[in-house]
Amino acid sequence: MRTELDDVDRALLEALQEDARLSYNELARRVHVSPPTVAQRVRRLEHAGVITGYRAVVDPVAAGRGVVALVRMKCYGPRCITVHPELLDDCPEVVEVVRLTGDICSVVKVVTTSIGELERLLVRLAAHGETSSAMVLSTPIPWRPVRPA
Amino acid sequence: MRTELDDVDRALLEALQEDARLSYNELARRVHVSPPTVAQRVRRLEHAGVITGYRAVVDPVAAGRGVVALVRMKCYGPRCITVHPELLDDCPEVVEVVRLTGDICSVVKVVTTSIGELERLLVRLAAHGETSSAMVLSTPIPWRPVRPA
DNA sequence: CGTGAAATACAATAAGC
DNA sequence: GCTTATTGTATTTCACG
Repeated sequence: MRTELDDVDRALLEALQEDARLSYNELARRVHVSPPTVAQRVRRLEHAGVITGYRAVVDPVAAGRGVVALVRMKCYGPRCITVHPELLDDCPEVVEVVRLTGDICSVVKVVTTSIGELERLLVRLAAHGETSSAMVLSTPIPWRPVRPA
Repeated sequence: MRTELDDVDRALLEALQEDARLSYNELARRVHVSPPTVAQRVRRLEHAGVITGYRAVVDPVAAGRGVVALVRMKCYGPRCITVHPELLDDCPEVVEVVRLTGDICSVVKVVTTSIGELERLLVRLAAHGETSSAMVLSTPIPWRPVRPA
């Protein structure tokens, strides 16, 4: 699904990664095309799978979940969470799982209210494999826009 | 900044994390309050720092950046990227840096067009500390909403 | 804090270049 | 493929409970 993207598409992607709630009118002003053209381009980007969604970013600390951690997993084959992510459906503290090459099969990002809750979660994760955890102190670069090649 | 959140706030946060472009009218229908009330609540959440932004999610593969990797860093003190993130300002392939407890000082997420580009980036990162990288194969759980405590 | 009614701004068509 | 024009909604402000 490698759609060719021109400068207008790139500008729209940059703007929407910066602020996903910009109106088509506002986007039109910024990229210097008409609003209907913006709407058409954005829908094309969504349909092509370049834009996969729009999300509000919530600060875990302000939301009362001040304990964020990354957990490296070495799963036991049949219970591997990368092949059965539904095993974590009842763990809302788990907010992201990425599967990796190498001896670490995945990294799990968790967001809990306390160290105690983190400990209980680690016990649950340990049922699927060896865990190694580190707490997140801060996020020096919380995000950067993905620029199309 | 630990604001008390009620059921309306929680419903709004959940909906906006699912789809950040929902209109106030649509949100009003879902949470059963009037549109002006929704607008007021959302602005309060933004001002309180609970909502820190709204971002379009771009699929790196569809954007021609098919090589995603996580790099674990053990930085040499004075060049540590967690205390000087501006050192990475000219590395647009770096899309996230989180600082951790433990012997790994940070994990860096990078998004490149090719293995060759990843290799060049790793050389640059190696100037700041020891690196250990793993490629991202897939994202079994790309995200989950952060639920207020 | 919440709603309801006003004016302004925006989104979605359709038609033409 | 982009634009202008039209229609219908959505958003915002303000007055009020």
